[in-house]
Amino acid sequence: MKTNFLHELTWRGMVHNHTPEVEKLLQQPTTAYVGFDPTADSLHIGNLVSLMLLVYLQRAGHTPIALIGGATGMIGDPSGKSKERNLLDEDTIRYNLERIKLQMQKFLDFETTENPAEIVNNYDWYKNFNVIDFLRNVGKHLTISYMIAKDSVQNRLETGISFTEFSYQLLQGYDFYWLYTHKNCRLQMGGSDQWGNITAGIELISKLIPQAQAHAITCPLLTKSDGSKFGKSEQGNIWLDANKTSPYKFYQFWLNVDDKDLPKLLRIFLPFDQATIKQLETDNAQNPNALKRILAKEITTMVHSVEDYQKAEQASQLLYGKAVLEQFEATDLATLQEVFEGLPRQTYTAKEFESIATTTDLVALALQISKSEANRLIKGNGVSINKTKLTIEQATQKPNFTLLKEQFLLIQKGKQYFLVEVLK
RNA sequence: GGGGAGAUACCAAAGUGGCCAACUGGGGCGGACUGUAAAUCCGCUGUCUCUGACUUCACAGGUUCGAAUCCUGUUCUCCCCA
Repeated sequence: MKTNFLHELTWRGMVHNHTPEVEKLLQQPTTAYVGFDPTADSLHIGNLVSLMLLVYLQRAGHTPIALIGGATGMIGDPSGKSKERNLLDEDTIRYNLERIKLQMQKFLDFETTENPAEIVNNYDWYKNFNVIDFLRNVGKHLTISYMIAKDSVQNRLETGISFTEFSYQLLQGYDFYWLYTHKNCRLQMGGSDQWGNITAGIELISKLIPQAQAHAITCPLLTKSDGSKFGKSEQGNIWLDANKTSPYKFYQFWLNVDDKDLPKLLRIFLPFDQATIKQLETDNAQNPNALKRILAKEITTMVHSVEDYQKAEQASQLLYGKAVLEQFEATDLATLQEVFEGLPRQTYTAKEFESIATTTDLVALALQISKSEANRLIKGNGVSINKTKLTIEQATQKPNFTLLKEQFLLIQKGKQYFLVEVLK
């Protein structure tokens, strides 16, 4: 099944801007790339949009290249950044890059013979590129006035931009040129903030290769309906790495998205066709939570695994469903362990547990907060233990609760869960 | 180089000798209502041995019964002139 890539991106709401002739280019199987910054050892939800661009590209019969900016990551892209950033050292970048590669392998098909995906690292072609050559062969072709006109640079002229970050567009431009000549890559995609960098590449290619046809597609930056950044909630980024964001938390994140963002998210992240998505929306028009569950299920399965999804779902059912204490008791220990897996946990020996003087102390310890804060929360009716609100009176006394399965206490702070485990 | 203004809690911003753990707004957290949503309303938002005590208003000293507020020095930031 080959789809019309540009058409598909359009109905998915993933086209912000593109070069005029790109549609013609895409009538033939084409190679395209998206760049990723190895600034962390995991991709996050923001990167997931770019990754989906490549997924849809490959499904449409084109060849995707994921470029990991081992070199450019050492420079720092000024786009969307209000101030100069710290440079990462080489070892960190190398490590991050390997981790990111592993994550990408879940999404793209590297085995197919027809249009296998590929991951490249621009450090490979920069490491032996000397300054003189770079300035003669690349820098010569773009003018300062052209470079200064870019929004990413304009926005920084007041607050300051180093020559290093200013040069970034040349590097990214050359990346495109390199891929164009070595991998026959004709198209670069990215977030709308990348437009300036991409066109710099197109400009460079057209200077170096007179008949060249290089193109760009950018996609809107993912934001919440209130305009704030998506996937960067309170506790920071939502990562794809299970060690940084547990599958349970990941799953919960999608269940908790704003209703208003649903149509947008379904279209970007669900790999179904247009009719199916519309059908889902009609079927669940009165029940946005069902839609969120589908969204959460699909993305969690895609990023983690079916098993992880099932555990997350099970945990959510138990923790947020109508579940009462009896249901926890009725669940077998192994399952319960899995349900509790993603929760912050404090473990004590029976002796240690005995020595905790008051329930307030216990709460402070379990939630890793100060005693004053624990006190405030309890006074504000904000803490439950084993699904029952903690009274102020109880809080001042020595903990006296029935342990679930004779070893767990489930403590709730609002909607968040914490676990205390007492070893026998 | 010369002149001026400022540094207050997560951020912004009041306070200019006792009524200040410090107005207010944002953010965050909790509660109510709901659908684990949004909107709305309410409460909390330094620490502790918690109806009280203790440590905070750039840093170090000083004046005073008493300082975020006055004085001295230090560091940093911003603005204007050259």
